[in-house]
Amino acid sequence: MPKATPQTRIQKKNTDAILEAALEVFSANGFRGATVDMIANEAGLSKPNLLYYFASKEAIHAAVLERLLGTWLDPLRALEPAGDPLLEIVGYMHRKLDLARDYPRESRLFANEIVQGAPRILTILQTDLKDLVDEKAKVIAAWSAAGRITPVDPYHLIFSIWSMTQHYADFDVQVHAILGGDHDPYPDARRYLETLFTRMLRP
Amino acid sequence: MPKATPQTRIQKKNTDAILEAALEVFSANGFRGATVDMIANEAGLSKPNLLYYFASKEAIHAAVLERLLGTWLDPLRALEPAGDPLLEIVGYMHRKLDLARDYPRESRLFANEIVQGAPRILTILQTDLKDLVDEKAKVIAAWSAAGRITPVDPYHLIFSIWSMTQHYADFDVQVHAILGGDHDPYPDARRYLETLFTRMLRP
DNA sequence: GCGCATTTTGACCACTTGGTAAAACCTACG
DNA sequence: CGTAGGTTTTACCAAGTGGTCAAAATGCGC
Repeated sequence: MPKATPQTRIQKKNTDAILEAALEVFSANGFRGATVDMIANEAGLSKPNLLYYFASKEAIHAAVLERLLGTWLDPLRALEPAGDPLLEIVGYMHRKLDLARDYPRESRLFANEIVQGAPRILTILQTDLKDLVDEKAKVIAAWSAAGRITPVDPYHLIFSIWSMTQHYADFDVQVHAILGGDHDPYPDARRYLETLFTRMLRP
Repeated sequence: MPKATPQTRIQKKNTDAILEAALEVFSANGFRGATVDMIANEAGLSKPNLLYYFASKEAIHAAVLERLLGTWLDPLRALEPAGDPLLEIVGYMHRKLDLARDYPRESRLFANEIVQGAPRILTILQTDLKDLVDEKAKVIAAWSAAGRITPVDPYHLIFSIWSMTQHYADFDVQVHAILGGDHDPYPDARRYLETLFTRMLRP
């Protein structure tokens, strides 16, 4: 396997192609449903060539997840205690909905992983994610207690933002099966969710 | 393969055991992640013996899905046009939340299938499910138009009920990673969702 | 307990899959 | 050039997988 830090042009190009291909294949098929051959093919490499860059299928998966985790948590990090409560929460919902629209594969990758018990990222959920959520839940609880929004359970508020926004990425085929294939659900979803959170939270 | 209709005692016992085992294994691993051996083992049979009752892995999967579909759609079917709008919608949410709590494996089975593009049930989504949703969306739209609830997009209202309730089954490990493993989230979830829908929909 | 249909098993097969070894091939740089 | 380091390919396992088959074992009505 090539050295980690000093990347040649070719290494950079190929690892990028592999990670992009792996995202495509893992998100569409899950970890077990994906094969190294599929990923290699999608990346335009032979299987042994791919395994020259990553030691194993597990290693590719781990690399893809690691690269994504930051992006995935950023919208929640940006929730500002100093801001206007309702605008902050609705803004967070908007950012998550945009993420679902613009990065559906990333959303499905996490969905696949978590639905099957998160065997490879459970630790991260219990540490990094939990810490972040605990911190922001305190902020929301303070807004509740101060009467600036309706009193609500902050954890379940966050769960509801996650579930409703990610639904449009993860269950995309079902949404399109019901609305019709050519219909873009996001504008309507945005309006609906704005109404929902505004009416629920306005004190 | 044994005859379809005239089931002997042994056939009944074994097919039941297989379907139960298949639900367990498919919901935890997805279609491709599950192996016929796993299912046979879980059912207490040998692999060839299992394949004496079902022609193939696909056939087992199809049988499990078919058996579940009815149960899964019943809560929406029970939405009564003649009832009180808010009570009907909150009632539907309750039934879905109970389903998530009492039948998490069934929920995860569908989640696995749909996240990966629903290759085996797309047709059903586009026909049976769509027809049912269209019908109930009309009911909700009529309530909206009559001013009996806040004007909302009925389709996205239904999506939000699905996503928030199923979240507690499908993303169970994540919920527990954040709330702590021994915490039962359902009572709080119920209260939160009641507040949410009541405040959003009350005219 | 007999005879027949049902059920179960053990051995097996073809194919896929993750991964390896070593040789062949580039390619930057002196 | 030429050669050293990086890259790619060819050929190949060993394990796992879905599925088959004929023979053995079991149930069951009489």
